[in-house]
Amino acid sequence: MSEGCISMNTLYFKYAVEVERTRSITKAASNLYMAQPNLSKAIKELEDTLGIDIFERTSKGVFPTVKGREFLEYAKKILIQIEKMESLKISRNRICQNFSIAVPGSSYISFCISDFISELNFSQDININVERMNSVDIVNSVADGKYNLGIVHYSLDYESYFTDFLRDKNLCSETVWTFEHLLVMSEKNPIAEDSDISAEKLSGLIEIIQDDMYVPYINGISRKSLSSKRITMHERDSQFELLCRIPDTFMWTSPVPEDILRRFKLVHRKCSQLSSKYRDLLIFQNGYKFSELDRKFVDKLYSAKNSVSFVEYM
DNA sequence: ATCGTCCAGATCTGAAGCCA
DNA sequence: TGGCTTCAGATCTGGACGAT
Repeated sequence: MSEGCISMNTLYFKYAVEVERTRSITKAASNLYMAQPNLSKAIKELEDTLGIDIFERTSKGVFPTVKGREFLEYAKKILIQIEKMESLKISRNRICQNFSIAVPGSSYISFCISDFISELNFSQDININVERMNSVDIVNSVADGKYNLGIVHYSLDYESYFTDFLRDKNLCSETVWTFEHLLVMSEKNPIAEDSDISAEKLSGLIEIIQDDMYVPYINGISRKSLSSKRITMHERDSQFELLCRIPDTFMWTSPVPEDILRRFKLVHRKCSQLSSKYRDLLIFQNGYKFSELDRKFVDKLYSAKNSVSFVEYM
């Protein structure tokens, strides 16, 4: 450990990342199945090797220093690369279907993913990693190499922000489509008989808000709700269940596949007065080579999009 | 090439003490 | 009182080396 950076133990990176996550050496040690003094010593050794303080110790736990935060960012990237190298070892001599993507909570994307997975070859090894998160985290995760692909969903009001953000992170993007958000509600909703609903009619109903749809969180900006009755919910199926069971509810969303609308007895409606345009981008690292599985997924993504794109604005 | 032994270094645990 | 550090002693691990 005393030979400088070359002999740094990457296991210690894992320790440091866990300490940062738990904000406690005791908790981190417990999670890592090791003794607390040992972890404390390992962190100290790592700090000595680097010549920086990674954490500030307080009676309420440990907190990363400015330099420590910078180090932890690098450490996380290295751990991701190590994980990828290890997965190469696992799949050696065997065909393994590897695929990873970070996605927003759009139902047409969820639909596409389940369709894609259902067509995998189940006699071969499968290593699929799908995570739902907000668009800012999706960009960071793809830039860090945690996911090979990402789908970013944002309002066109933030177009320039995302263009700059992707350029800063050296990521490539491809527009999947540009569309207007629609209202989705129970077919029994009292206003469901109107094909183009007025803003005034919406104000008396209960709005279900899917928080991560309204990214970016930049400056805390999100779509302004007209309704004083709001329910914020993250879980997709629960949102549809609620829309189905309480006819006085509605939700803004990207177009929902017909199959799901039928299953939950829901309908789409427009609200020209309030609707705004959104864009979904497929993102990946500059120079990333698409695997056969990636291409298969992209085909599925476009056909899922085509099946719901009855209202499209390019 | 394989096996057994030795040994240094790494890692572990528990106890004691420090600090806010 | 809770959380972290330091210390001493025990245990584990892996490399070196000789015997077969």
